[in-house]
Amino acid sequence: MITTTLKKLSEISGLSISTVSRALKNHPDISEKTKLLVTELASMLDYEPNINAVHLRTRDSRLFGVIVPSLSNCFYNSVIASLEEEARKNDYSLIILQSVDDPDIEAANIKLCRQNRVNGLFASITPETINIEPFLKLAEIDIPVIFFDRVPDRSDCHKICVADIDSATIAANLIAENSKKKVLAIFGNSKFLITKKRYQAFTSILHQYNIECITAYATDGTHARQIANDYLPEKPDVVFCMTDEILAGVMRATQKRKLKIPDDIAVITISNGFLPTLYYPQITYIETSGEKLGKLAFESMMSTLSGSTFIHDKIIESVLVRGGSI
Amino acid sequence: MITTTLKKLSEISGLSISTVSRALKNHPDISEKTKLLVTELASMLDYEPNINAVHLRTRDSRLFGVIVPSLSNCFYNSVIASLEEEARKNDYSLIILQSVDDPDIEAANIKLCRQNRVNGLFASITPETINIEPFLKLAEIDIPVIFFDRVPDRSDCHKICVADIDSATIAANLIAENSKKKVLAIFGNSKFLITKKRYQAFTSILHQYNIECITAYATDGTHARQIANDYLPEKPDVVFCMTDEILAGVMRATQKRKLKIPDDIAVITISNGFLPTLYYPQITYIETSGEKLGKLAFESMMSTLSGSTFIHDKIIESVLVRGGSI
DNA sequence: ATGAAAGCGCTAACAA
DNA sequence: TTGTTAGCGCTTTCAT
Repeated sequence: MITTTLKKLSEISGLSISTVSRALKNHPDISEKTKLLVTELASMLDYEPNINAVHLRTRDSRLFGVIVPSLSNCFYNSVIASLEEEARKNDYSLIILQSVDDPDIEAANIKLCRQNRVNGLFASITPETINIEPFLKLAEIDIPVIFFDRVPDRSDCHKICVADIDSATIAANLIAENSKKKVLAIFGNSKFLITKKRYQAFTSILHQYNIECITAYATDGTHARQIANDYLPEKPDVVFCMTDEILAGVMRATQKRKLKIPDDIAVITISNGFLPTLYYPQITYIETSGEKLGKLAFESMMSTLSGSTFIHDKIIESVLVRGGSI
Repeated sequence: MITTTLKKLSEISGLSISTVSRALKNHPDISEKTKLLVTELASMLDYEPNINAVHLRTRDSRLFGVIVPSLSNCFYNSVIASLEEEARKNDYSLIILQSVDDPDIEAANIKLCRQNRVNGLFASITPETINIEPFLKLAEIDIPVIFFDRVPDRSDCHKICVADIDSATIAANLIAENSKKKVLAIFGNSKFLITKKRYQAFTSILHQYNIECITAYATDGTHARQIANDYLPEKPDVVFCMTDEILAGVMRATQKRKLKIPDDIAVITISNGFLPTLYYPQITYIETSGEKLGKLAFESMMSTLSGSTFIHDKIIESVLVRGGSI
């Protein structure tokens, strides 16, 4: 490959490499005439600086790592889309990696981030991640790690999460306000801290109001459908879904039974907002915005990079978005 | 930042930099004793090679660029997920960029890929991309470009697409087989070649069968819903949706009117398979698999990189997935 | 206003 | 088996 380099531009123009370099960066020392000459030559030859050389020399990669459990997940994609946008605006690039819920791949991804000398890492951990040492070691060499969504259960690291207790509380209160008598509540992976917290908050409020509640944990959408099929005959008057996946399963079950929403059964879910609008009536949901999370995570990263030693532990506020399902 | 480098390892061990380098790469010339010493020292100090230096020196980035219109799009995400997996297996990294349908951002992204000296580029262009010169220039300096999904309308470049004519043909024939009499067909962005081809194939088949057909182009899901609302009163007995977005809009309209599927109205769509399974009955669809597209695109890239001068112009075969909506 | 030279961290040809 | 050296492409200090 015959790439254009500063050396080549220097040879052709007869100027020294450093002059060419300066001219291209619009350095005040260089005469307008030279600048014009060099920039024209450069654009003629499609010169682009070799970013590896620049980074090696400047010891700065202007690169952030992003590790997510999966790239085929609407929520993480909304986070990534928002991170990408912020990064672009700030002249950073992103190296995006998926761990596919495998701690070994996660470890390899961390390694890659180290090798790339990323300026920082955004990470959502796998359910099986027991050892977060590799992450902490990054922090030791001044590579800040901002955990998001699935975060380790310890206080000495930056964490940006969607509201756990709050969103469950809003849902439970809405159910009470609407005088529902019997709830079917389906939660997600019971390993996650967020699930435990939501379960706890949700059930305790219903308990206060003396509302009957059937609870279950679903591993995925299909499982959620099974659960719905099993319990719908017991005629709950509202079903609470902790995730989009669960909502999808539940909706299939209610549609199959031709249950009218909200008359036969009400539905309320926690979601980033995509699925709920697919149905008629739209499903009432508590919004967990990936976009907001991304923006906030990026802000935390920038603030940490600019010297702040503050430990960020932020929660994306829950917003109730009313549809017609309750 | 006090990063561990070969130099540092060399100073500590008393060995030369090259010996350390070789020991770390398990070079046959180096004695087992030295290797052990060096690898232990390296792991103690968490040595990771500076990838910028490696790439600069080896003149190889082991990096592919990926440019998609949007990262908040299920189809592209499935393509990316599959590209990422293939890349990881082959020790490549991905630099993923979104153009948000803006040709200027697209141009900036191409520039970034050049600067990163990517080994190749996977790209899906914006509807407004009129000048694909910047892409072709990459090809000139031996950076292969594999276009996918939204590809330029010319024959001298690699293209991997989902089936255009085929998928529309399958849909039209299925409609005829089911003795439908009046079709509402909603297509996507009329600027895209794929839309034109599908429109052409679809309508001409219906014409052969003498089936009445109302056609429309939708810009997005909301627009599709409006169109459905406008035309459902004319009582079509089947609606064909060209994309997931359109399906979503149409389904909201049919649910609002409490139309029973497939009795009151049949539905058939082209989709990557996520949305159709959300409904009951599941929507019959013609599959356009992002995973398959990603794998095929990656294969084409590897074959091109290994010297093949063959122009890849591949189509992901259409598969009819029967739900209960027709 | 321009040039020479050093060095970022690494690999590899050549020397010992 | 190990060390020396040159150089990848760039930035930047120091000299001219």
